Order: sequence, then structure tokens, then C-alpha cells
Amino acid sequence: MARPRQFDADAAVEAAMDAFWAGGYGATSTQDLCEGTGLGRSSLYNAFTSKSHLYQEALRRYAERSRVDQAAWLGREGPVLPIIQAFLLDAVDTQLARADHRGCLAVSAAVEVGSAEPDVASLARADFDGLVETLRALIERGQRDGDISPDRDALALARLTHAALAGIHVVGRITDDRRRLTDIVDAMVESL
Amino acid sequence: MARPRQFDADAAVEAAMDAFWAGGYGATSTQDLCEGTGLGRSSLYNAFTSKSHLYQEALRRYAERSRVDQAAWLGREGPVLPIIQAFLLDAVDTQLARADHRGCLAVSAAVEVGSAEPDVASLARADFDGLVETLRALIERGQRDGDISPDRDALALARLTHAALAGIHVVGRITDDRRRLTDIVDAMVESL
DNA sequence: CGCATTTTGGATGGGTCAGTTCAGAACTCT
DNA sequence: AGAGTTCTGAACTGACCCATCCAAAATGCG
Repeated sequence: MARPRQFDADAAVEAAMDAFWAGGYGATSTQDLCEGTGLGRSSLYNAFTSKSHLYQEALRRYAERSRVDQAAWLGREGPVLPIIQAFLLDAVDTQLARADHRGCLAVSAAVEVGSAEPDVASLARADFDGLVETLRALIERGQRDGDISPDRDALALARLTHAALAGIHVVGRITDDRRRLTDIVDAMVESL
Repeated sequence: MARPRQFDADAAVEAAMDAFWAGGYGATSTQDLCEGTGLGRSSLYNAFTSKSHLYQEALRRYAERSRVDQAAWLGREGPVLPIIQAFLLDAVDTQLARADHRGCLAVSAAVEVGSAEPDVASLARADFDGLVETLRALIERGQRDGDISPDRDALALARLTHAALAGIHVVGRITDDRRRLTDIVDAMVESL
């Protein structure tokens, strides 16, 4: 047999995800990725083939992680509206907490490279769909529990909520004003 | 006096706006800009100093143009909700009509370069604020006219509407499914 | 007409880009 | 211990990047 890999590929993807998340796809160079992961060029290319492949891997990882995160926020018991409110407010605070205002990797991927690379578009779409589906299930529960009017289209409401979140991630990139973002949350929750 | 400029600087900014809009900031090279505008490197740099300056000029132009466009859509007489609905649906159709799914230049700017370049962030912020303000005025009129409940915070509703539009521009980058976007519009209008 | 001034195209420069190559080190299994 | 395989670091490749420079062309004014 042969020499085993000296580094943790999982940790490398994580580090790459961080680098892409902070700088976007185009502005993150392979040099940045080497420094971020602590790996040499050869190791990176041997393990991940290309910058684009590594990006997709990072995006996949991001989608998994955020799915878990979303399930934790949105899977709780109790009244639905406070759950959604807390979920959205967490997104606001997370975004404002970091100095680089890094928003959502999937949103960046969709906007920056989604229209050019179908594979990336697929990954972003899957990420979006996962959240929309989770929201829809939660909203339907709210309708059964009497928290949300059963007359409304749960899927459409889930899509609107997701769009509002995407909007938060967009606006949050260029503002420090928390109110700008919490207004979106408040109006959204009030609209459900 | 001296030799007058052989090209129309206005048209050049317009062409540059188009190039940046289609490809984003990073992925649009100076070569692309030369080809898009039909100008030589010297002329471009002589007139616009740098790629970044030209981008800002294009973004400024975009903001002006979209402000006019938004005023046309949102400044009409009559019931408020159909006006907002038509405005949002136009954004959906515009986005789906183009093969490259180019969304909104200000959204791209905010997401791709906003967090790195404060000047770009300012321009995007100004663009966003302009639309939010227009929406707020319209929503307040709707409240006076009895189309929208006067109990709700008009500014927050305007910000939510804007966030939903930004979300449409994000999701629209990676989907051809019109329903995904019209659901957002329908739920949004229903929520006002 | 000719001078001053600006534009313009093309060549060029220094730097960085993504990706490759290769030799030697490292490791597992026999 | 030795064979066989894989990993790794550093140098390298060719292309492209943004920006500059320069000489020639073009113009308006005296």
C-alpha cells in the first residue's frame, strides 16, 4: 500500500468553504486556498482536481451544514411564528456579527457563478429547496395549529420567507444598520 | 483646443454597464470591456481611470435608470396592490426573459463586491434606499386609500417588499421555473 | 496654415492566475 | 528490510490580468 494522506480532507473542505465564503469565488485565488487550508498546491489539486471542483465541494458542505442548522432552529416545538422569527433574527445577528458581513454562501454562489456554471446552480437550488421545504412543513404545522390562516398557500409563503431571508443576506452585505434588517424580519413574521 | 473625443462616453458607460451586468465585476475583464464598448484600452483608461471607477460609473448609471423605471411602475394612479404586483411581476419576467438570467446589477454589486469596496457598497445602498423610499410612499398612500391596513409599519413593509424583490433576483439566477418566482410575488402582495 | 492639446491604437510591462510536472520523501504491506 | 505506491513541496508553464506608455493621428484655434 501507499503513503496515507497527511491532512484531513474534511478539514480542508471546511477551510476552503471559509475562504470562499469570505471572498467569493472569483476573488479567492488558489494561493488563498493553499494558505487557508495549510496545504500545498499539489495536495490540493491531487485531492480536489480544480478550483471549481473544490468550490462545489465547499458548497455541498455548506448546504449540509446549513440544513442541520436550519433543522435545529425550525424543528422545535411550540408556536410557529416565534420559531420563524428567531430563525430570521439569528441570520441577521450572524451576518452583522462578522466584520466582513459574509452573508450566505449559497446566495453568493447563485448570484456570482450560478448563471455561468450549471453545477453550481444545481447546488444552490438544492440548498434553497431544502430550506423552502422545511419552512413549508413548519408553516403547514402552523396552519394545523391555528397560528397561520389555513387559507394561504403554504408553499408560496415558504418561498416568500426564503426570499426575505435571501434579501436579508443581500442587504446585510452593505449595511451595519440592524434596523434595516430587523424591519424585514418583523414585517415578514407579521405577514404570516 | 484639442481633439475632441471620438466616442460617446455615455454610450460607453451604458455598454460597460451591460458587460458588468452580464458577467459580474470579477469575471468581466478589461478586454471584455474594450470589446463591449468598442473602445481601445487607452480610451477607456483615459476616460474612466480604472476598471473599478468604470464599474462605479456603470452602477451609478444603473441606479439612475432603475429609479426612473421604478417611478414609472410605482407612480401610477389607482389601487396600490395591483401596482406593486405588476412591478414585481415585471421583475420576474425580465429576469426569465434573458438567457443569462441577469438579475439586478445592484444586488450583484452588493453581494460580490459590496463587502470589499465601501464605495460600491454606498452606491448599492443608495439604489436600495431609493426603491424602499418609493415603496414606502406608495404603501402609505395605500394606507390612506384603505387598501392597506394603517396599523402596519409602512417602512418595514417597504423593506420587506424590497427584500422579496432581492430574493427574486437571487433565486431567479438559478431557476427557469416561473412559479418559484411568482409564488413569491403572490404571497408578498397577499401579505400587504 | 501650424501650434497646442487630446485622443487613439498598439505594444508592452510586471504581476498573478489556475494548473502541471517532477523528484524525493513517507508510508504500508509483504 | 525492501518493494511498491502515494503524497508533498517547490519550481515551472503559458495564459491572462490590469494598467501604462509612446508615438502617430486628429482636431480646434490663432
